Amino acid sequence: MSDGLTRVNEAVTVVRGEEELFRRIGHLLATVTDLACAANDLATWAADHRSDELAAATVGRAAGVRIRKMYRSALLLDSVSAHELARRRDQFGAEIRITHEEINETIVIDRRLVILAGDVRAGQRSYSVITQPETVQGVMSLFETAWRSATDLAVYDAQVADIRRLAPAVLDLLSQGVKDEAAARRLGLGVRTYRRRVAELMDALGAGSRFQAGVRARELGLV
Amino acid sequence: MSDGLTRVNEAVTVVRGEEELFRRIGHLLATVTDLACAANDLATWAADHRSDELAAATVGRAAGVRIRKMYRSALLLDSVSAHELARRRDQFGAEIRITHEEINETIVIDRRLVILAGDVRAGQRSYSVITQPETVQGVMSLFETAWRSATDLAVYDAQVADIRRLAPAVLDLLSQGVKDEAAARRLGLGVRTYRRRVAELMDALGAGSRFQAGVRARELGLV
DNA sequence: CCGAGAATGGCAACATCCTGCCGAGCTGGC
DNA sequence: GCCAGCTCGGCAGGATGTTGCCATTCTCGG
Repeated sequence: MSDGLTRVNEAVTVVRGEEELFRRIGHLLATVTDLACAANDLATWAADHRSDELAAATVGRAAGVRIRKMYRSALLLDSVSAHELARRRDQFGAEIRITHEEINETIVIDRRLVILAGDVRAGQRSYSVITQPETVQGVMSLFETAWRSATDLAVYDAQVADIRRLAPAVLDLLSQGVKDEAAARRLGLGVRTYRRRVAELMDALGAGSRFQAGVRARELGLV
Repeated sequence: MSDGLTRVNEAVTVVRGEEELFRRIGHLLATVTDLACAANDLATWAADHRSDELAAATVGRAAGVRIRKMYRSALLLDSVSAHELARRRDQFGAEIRITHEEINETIVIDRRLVILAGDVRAGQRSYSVITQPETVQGVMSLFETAWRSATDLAVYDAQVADIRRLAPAVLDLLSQGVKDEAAARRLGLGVRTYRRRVAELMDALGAGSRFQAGVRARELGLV
């Protein structure tokens, strides 16, 4: 260190396939107290699924176990997936948040070990397992940033997903600042109907004014 | 790899102090074509400053050099820093975005090399230099997520920073869905004056409706 | 103290938005 | 066909928001 430099050997291990990954780090899941996880779909961390039994065991363990999972909003368009998410939340006490951005599959275990999913080659996905403290801290920080900008599942619930499916055009026009008259004309609707849509939207957003609705809509990534 | 495992040696190098870091990776800055950088203040990447001459050289190089820098919004409250940011943008053609979240100091060079800032010990900050491809890709993805949720400096300009300093109360009340009458009363203002504030705010946000203003305010992290 | 300029707030006219009411039209079951 | 249940959309009237106008008040330099 006298040259201001430290070489770190074997700080990164690349693992091929979930089977192997699970063999390597599966035992850690039994004692984890802080699990941060990001995924684009429910299938990615199959190892995580298999560890449901382990996770279930955590329910009986002392409180203070924190499980955070972050998924893409697209996942909620599938009602089966949405239901599964809610199940995990209720059963394991996991905090689940929804983000609108694509996000690299990532797991951070107890702020000490990072797993980053890589490309799929020869049918097997590769995983980088990182233990080097500074690197883990850095990745954790980036995860925290994404986490803070994501929305809690309880807020971003099926109702909101519905809104997005039903009224994207209304949201667009509102966010463009278009007046009701013009917006209705552009949608081929009566002004009354358009305003009904807006009222439904505001109701669903729990907003008492259009300004507030705008804030919430943006919060939820609807616009 | 027959055991599904690859050990990667010296994939992470920990460097102590900016001097040393700059000696190690400084030469890369001369030929970089894709620089992604996140920082909480202007002082963190002093090496980056010293490389201004190098960066200036990139101006003369073939186009296609992409420089992205991401800073915290708090930085803009200081007008000197805000001016410096604008200078960098104009001089180097850097894309500059503002985020409201704290963010770990990070540099990604040409999507091949990652530097994560660590803790300061004995007066020197430590840096993790990572070259392992899967890890770099993972960090890059997290950076991209944060980048997408950040706001361009051109939008988040001094005017908006002013608004935040001048009208936080108005923003609060608006975002709570409070009616003008009640809001004015609560602020001890006349309704006319309160509405003047709202109008100024909407004007500064370039919004044509309160809904749009709500969206923009949220976008800019003002509420 | 004086005066210029900015900030305030009441008033009014107007624009926009919100919503109850009701009739028109559409759809599916019988 | 006929009815029930639904959405659609015009209308009206009230609620809320927007803006110009102007008198009053405040602020600050002279």
